[in-house]
Amino acid sequence: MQRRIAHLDMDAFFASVELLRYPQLAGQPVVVGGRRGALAGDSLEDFPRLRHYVGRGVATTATYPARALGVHSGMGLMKAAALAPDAILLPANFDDYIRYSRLFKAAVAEIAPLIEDRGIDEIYIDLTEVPGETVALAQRIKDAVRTATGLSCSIGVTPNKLLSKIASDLQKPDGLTVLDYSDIPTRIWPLAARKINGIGPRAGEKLDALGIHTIGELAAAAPETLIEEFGQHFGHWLTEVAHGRDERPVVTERETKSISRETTFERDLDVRADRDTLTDILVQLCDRVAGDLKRKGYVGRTIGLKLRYDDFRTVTRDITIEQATDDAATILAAVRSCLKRVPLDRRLRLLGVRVGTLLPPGEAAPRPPQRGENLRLFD
DNA sequence: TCTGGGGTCCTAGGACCC
DNA sequence: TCTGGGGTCCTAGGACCC
Repeated sequence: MQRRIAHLDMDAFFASVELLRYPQLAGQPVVVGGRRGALAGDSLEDFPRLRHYVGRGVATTATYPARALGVHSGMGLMKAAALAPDAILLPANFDDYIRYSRLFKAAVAEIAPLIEDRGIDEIYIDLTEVPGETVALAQRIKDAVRTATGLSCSIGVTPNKLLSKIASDLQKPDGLTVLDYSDIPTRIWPLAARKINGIGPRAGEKLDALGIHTIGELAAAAPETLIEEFGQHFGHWLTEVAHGRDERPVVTERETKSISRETTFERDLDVRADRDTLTDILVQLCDRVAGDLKRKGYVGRTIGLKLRYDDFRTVTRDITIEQATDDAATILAAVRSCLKRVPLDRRLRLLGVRVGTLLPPGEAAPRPPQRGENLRLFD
């Protein structure tokens, strides 16, 4: 039986939440991002402008008027300032976004309970067993989200997650797009291959180099060629998705695999001259990770260190310890041993600490058998 | 005007075991 | 002395996503 899967994406989520607070900014180019510090006044003239920004922040969200000027999420704010110097820059208020995120998800759950979380502003919804004609049902969900939050969203409904993700983007903002397999040649194949969730900058570039620009061209490409170029797994997947095939279920529960904290410095730090500062930062990161672990009720065995040099190269080291932990001092000791294995011959711009191989809350699972002490069944 | 922070998944080699 | 095949765990890096 054919499924009915929706993808719901909040429109310019962070910026839209800010507009609820500052309605006088409606219609203006607004960018959310940067570090704390940017304080908003109460008149339009008092809002900080992008041109005054100095630092290493990126745009987290841009309103549609800002996007029209070329500003996109992920773009460095200094670059964004060159494109839209008069755009208003607001700092992010994550507590607010989490509040609104819970509100919209709860509103959807009242109508359709099978929801897969895809981050703060996106969900998949399995509508297969929910009664009602598709367009009317999707409209009901949009209305419920607006009533609960005052915010608009875009929805795509198709037989699978892959197509729904693409469909929800087709008529943004405030979109509602319903597609079936028969729509693939006209609505999907003309789109850039990059529109497929899972084809990123690197794969997109490689496809371009092969003369494959659209999803239709990808569908027409010889499967053997794709496997040759991209490997068995990814190559085969490319052929499948180009034809709109995707059987992944909507997953309502998921176990956390790792918890991490990282920070990029205001300026690159020198390992010798700024040794004390770097030490403080690492201690703080361990404290914060330990706090996160305790708050969420996890302990972990794999402790990882991440650092990024001034030339943006990133290296990681990790170590797996005997006893899973959520203790800051234990994490710090493991991080210290990782630090000894990494070259420190350049200035640093980022440090990060990660804990993986997590044990779920309450599960005091025994550590797996160690080398040399495996259970012997046939000896 | 270079490029945040928090995640997931995949690959690949080596150690070690049966 | 030479010859395997298969499995898990650990580590490092990279692509990708929100």
